[in-house]
Amino acid sequence: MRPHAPSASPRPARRRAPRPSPADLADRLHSAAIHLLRRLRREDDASGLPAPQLSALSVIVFGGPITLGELARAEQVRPPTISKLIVELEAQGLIEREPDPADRRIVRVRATASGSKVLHDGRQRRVAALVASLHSLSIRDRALLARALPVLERVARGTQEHD
Amino acid sequence: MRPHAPSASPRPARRRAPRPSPADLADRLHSAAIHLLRRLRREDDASGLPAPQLSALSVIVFGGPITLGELARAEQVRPPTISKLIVELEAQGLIEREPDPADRRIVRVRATASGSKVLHDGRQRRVAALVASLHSLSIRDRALLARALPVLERVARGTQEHD
DNA sequence: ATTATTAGTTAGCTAAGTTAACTATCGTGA
DNA sequence: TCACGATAGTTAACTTAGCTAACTAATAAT
Repeated sequence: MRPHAPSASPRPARRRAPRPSPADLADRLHSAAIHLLRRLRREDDASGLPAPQLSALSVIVFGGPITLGELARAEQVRPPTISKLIVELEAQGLIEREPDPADRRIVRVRATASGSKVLHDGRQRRVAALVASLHSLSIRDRALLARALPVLERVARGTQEHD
Repeated sequence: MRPHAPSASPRPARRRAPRPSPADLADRLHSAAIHLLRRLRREDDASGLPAPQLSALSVIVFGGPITLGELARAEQVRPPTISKLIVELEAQGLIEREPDPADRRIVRVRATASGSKVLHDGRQRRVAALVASLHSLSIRDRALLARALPVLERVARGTQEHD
C-alpha cells in the first residue's frame, strides 16, 4: 500500500506501525477524542463559550436561520438539549428567535451580530492551544493530519452521510 | 507526497483540498471531536459506562495500581473529578481502593476482575458503532486514518508530553 | 370537527467538570 | 519535639450537557 514515495522526500525511516485492527483504531480514536476535548475545554474558561454552544452557534452562524429541529439533527442531539442551548445563547444575546409567520409551531434562530463576533473570537481562543500543538508538529505530520481530517470528519458524523 | 492516488473507490478523482491553515485544521479537529463523542455517547446507553468512566477505568486496568493524583494527571482533570469518578466506579465494584501502608494520605486504585471484564465488554460495545463506520471506509481511507492516528493522539494529549 | 402528527418546551434525572475550602498526613527545621 | 508548610484526597456548591417522559400548541388529515 502506498507503493511509492517519489524520491525527493527523505522520509526519516519512520517505522511503520503494524496496521491496527478496526477495533483498535476505533478504540484509540475514541480515547483521543476524549482527551482532545478535555484539553480544549480547559483552555476556554478564559473567555469563550463551552464547546457545545460554540458548535451550535457555528451551525447557526453559517447555516443561516434554521429551525430548532434542524439544529437538533445537525448537532445530533435531542430536541430538549437544543432548547436549553438556545435559551442560553439567547440569554447572552448571541442569537434571536424568529417565529415562522406561516407555521407558528416553528421557531427559527439566527445569529446576532454579537453572536457572529463571539463565535469567531471565542472559537479562535478555544483553538489557540490546539493551534500551538499543531505548530509543534512536523510539517509532515501536520500534512498527514490534514489529509486524514476529511476522513475523520466523515467518521465523526456517522459515515453514511457525507458532510 | 502522494502525487495522485488513483483512487480505487467510486469517489471521483479526489482532488487535493488546499492545505488548510493550522487554525482551520484545529477548528475542524475540534468540531470533529465533538461530533464523534456525541455520536458514541448515544450508542452506549445500551450497556457500557459513560466515556470518562471508561477512560479512567482503562487507565486503571492497564496502568496497574495507581494513585488518584496520578490518575487525575493522566486524565487531565482536577482531583475532585477523579474522586467522584472513583466513587462511582467503586460503587459498581469495578475497582478497589488500596491504601498505601507507608503513607496514609495516598490511595491507590486497582481494577477488580469484574472491572477488567466490564472494561473490555463495555468498551467493545461502545466502539462497535465506530468500528462499523470504519468498516464502511475505503481501505485507503482507513489506512490514512491509521497513519494519522499517532499524530492525533499526540495532539490530543498536548504534544509536549508524550504519552 | 375530531383526531393524529409535528415542533418545541418543561420537569426531573444523571454525569462530568469546575473552584474553594476542608481534613489528614507527612516532612522538616528551629 | 513540635509547629508549620506541603501534599493527597474529599466535601460542598455550582455549571453545563445530555437524556426520557410528559406536556402545550399548532397544523394536517380524515
